[in-house]
Amino acid sequence: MTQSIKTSVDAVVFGYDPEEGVSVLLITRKYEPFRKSWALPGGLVKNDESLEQAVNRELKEEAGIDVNYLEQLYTFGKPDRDPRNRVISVAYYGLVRPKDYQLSADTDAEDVAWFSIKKLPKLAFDHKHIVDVAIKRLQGKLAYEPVGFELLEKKFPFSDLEKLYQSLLSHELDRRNFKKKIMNYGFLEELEESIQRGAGRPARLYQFNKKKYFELKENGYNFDLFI
Amino acid sequence: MTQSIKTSVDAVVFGYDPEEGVSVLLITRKYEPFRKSWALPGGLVKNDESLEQAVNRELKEEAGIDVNYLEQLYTFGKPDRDPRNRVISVAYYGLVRPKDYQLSADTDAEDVAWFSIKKLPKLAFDHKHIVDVAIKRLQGKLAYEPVGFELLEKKFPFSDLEKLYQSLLSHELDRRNFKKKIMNYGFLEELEESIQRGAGRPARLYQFNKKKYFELKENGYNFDLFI
DNA sequence: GCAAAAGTGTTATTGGTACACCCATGG
DNA sequence: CCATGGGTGTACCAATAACACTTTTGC
Repeated sequence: MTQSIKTSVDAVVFGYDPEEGVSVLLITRKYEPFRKSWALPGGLVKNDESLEQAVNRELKEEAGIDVNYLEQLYTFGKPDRDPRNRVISVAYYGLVRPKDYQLSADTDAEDVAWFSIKKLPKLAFDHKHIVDVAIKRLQGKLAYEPVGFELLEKKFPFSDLEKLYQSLLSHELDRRNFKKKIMNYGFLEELEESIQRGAGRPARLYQFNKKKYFELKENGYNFDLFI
Repeated sequence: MTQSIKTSVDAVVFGYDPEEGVSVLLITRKYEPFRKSWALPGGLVKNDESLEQAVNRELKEEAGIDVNYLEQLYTFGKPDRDPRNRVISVAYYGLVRPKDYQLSADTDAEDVAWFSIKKLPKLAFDHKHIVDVAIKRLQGKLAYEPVGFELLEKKFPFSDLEKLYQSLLSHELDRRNFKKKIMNYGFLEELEESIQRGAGRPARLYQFNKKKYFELKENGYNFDLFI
């Protein structure tokens, strides 16, 4: 018998908000199986598009969102992961900044929403497992590459970065030591501006210097933030 | 038009020999396209088998080999990577010990051989690229997990481990410091036996204590051999 | 006895960790 | 004036890096 395996892509898109912590973008399914269940955005790959194109297309169609970082996560291929057909899914994970985090309303009829990774609903297929793998990967990635900057506003107070690391790595970290370490790398610039949010002293804004970061990286620098 | 994408697996199997360095297992293709060209072992996934089963089956059929470590590498899905059909390939990389490294002769008619990663022949499809990705991954993996032991004999002289790291990370390392670091982790046991190979003083044999390793790992130990 | 590989300790420097008080603002 | 979050420096300890000579064997 000839091969009858379908290929799909699924995307685990992470957003971050200092109040809410890390969230994942979910949609409700329009069709059986798992109709009306929450699921990862994704769908079948078209014959002439690349996997990345497929992910970006689905994200646009289903959630009206553009990610600014996208990386392949893992390919899930157990024969029974879809109850109807054999479908292997190439999963990606993406990161979006807070401003894209506000979903544009004009997407399809289906529901789209952010869910904190601490309070996920029941998910279709093996999507819970895929999300778990993505979270682990993001944690690992964060520990040796400053991808966190893709989740923050272009200009942000230092405490946002700190909170991001704390919420994702889920353990305390020393404010002074953390700042010392990050600033020592030299890819983070302190700006003249400040902002104030709620109570307390206004906070200086910082921005990530990508150019400097890539220079350091070229020179074989290791960013091991094994915090 | 309905989807007509095929799913295959390809395997980058690494072997190691202290004399030869790190090698990759290649086969010659029986059919067009790229007939008689060197290529990675692999082939189409069957409808009812998992991706891992497919890799292991192909390795058995095409090269008569069993790997003792297998991990998914990346999924390659560019529309034009196969000149005839659209085929996405889920690539795996595997490690074998020297004794499996000797290929059993009774495989199919096609050629099977090891090639040093320093002297690879021209490869079919995008297999050169896949091998490059696998090498990078192995280097990275080696730096934070002792997978190297899967490449060495059960009992081995310390210098084999040292040579493995040197050849793969391609820079000098201090014998004393390296040994100090590895032995400090506590998952490597010194045996009473020695062997002698060629000239020079006989070398003590060592063996990897997997149980101890997993204990340490459970306790959140980090093996960062950023050498 | 010489060539070849194995084995072994000490010191200096660096980076990591622990730790507590003052500052600027809004209400 | 007080509550809230922002900002900062030092001292100790642990890990890393640099470094060269001796031992055991085969030939």
